[in-house]
Amino acid sequence: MNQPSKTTDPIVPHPASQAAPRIMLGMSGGVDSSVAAYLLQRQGYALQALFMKNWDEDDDAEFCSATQDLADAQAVCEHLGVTLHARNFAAEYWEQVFAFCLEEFRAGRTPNPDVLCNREIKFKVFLEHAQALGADCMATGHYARVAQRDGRTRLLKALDIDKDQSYFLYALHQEQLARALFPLGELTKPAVRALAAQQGLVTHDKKDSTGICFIGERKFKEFLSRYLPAQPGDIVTPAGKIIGRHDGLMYHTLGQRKGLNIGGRRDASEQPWYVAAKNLQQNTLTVVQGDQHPLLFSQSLVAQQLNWIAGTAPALPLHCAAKTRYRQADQRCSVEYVNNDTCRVRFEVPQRAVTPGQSVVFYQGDECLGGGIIIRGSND
RNA sequence: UGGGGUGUCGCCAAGCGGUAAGGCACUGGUUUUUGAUACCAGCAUUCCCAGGUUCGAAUCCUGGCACCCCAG
Repeated sequence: MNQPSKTTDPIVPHPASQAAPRIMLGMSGGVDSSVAAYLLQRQGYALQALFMKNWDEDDDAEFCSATQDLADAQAVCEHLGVTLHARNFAAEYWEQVFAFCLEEFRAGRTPNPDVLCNREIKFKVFLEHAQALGADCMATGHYARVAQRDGRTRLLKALDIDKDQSYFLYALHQEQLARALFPLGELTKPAVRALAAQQGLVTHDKKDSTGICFIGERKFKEFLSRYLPAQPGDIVTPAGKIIGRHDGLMYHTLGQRKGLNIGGRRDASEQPWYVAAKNLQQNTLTVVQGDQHPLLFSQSLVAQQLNWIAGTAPALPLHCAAKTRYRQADQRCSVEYVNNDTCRVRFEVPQRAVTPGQSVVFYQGDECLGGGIIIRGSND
């Protein structure tokens, strides 16, 4: 069962809520952080807010949306009587998040910028800055919950399982989570929107933003081509037959269908083609037909850069659940060590498109235990 | 330049005289704080070209053109 419940264990109230400390809320100009501001304000915290602009565009459309986001954040803060700060952490974002992602793409992997962004920017640079501004704790509009249990801060799934964003937060440490509040963790998205409308917040009907945090929705290929040189190569079948050309391995990810440009073939069925593998040495993309092709599935995976939110690793082997992608249903698995920073995860059911660079995140019931970066999927 | 075959959307492909299936690809949208997947929608007034027969032709006839195969 994936249903979170409020009654699994006695959950001690977050210490932050007892002392009414000074909170710095990260505001994006969206409806979620707007409602978070309202809720924190109503709860009597000494609240201030901080708007981050972490990407210096060269692109007019993006520039406008960032400007609009700041204006919306300002409007909400004025409405609520909250002081809003604004900072630009573009240099930090580039160094700590984007540069690493480019290296990953170059290496043929598929990084998750937002996992890194949370660890390095939102819950680090932002937190440090908030503290410098006098705050004791920080808050964000993430759909997730934190709870104290056995002297440790736990990360729990949001009650709205459909919006749960704990996947993106698995790389946080105790010190970071201990200072974090997630006011939306027990609300559903519709409830958040209703609150926003009821309170007359200008963002109440603003469309949810998607895309890379701080960068926004982009035409992926065009965007990436600005930072990495493209190296066209062949698209091949597992048997080695060349059936097309790609513009660069970095433009594709495992399990992907779109963008292959492979039309009907006399020698193949009518099923669509999906990326099954990348071969850096030969610069080829291996594709297979049908979304259930065996080569798209992995019985196990190897992950590194493990982070256990509790601060110490659990006793392994561990039987738990895991997600290999955001919004995937929890998958039963067992986790065992290969060495200190490397583990192997075996799934009960083979998983589709287990992709190097993406994160595998572990759960036990409501609790997010941590996770790591996928090195490779396999069928061992 | 003898024989046979084929020419229908970018690709594969149905259609066989009654007013252009389907799939892939592509494009747009929905879902989504990665990248994806998935879902929905759009996508040939026209069937290699030109004539002809017919109330009516992608479908029949004639003549071209192109490509493929087998013979040379």
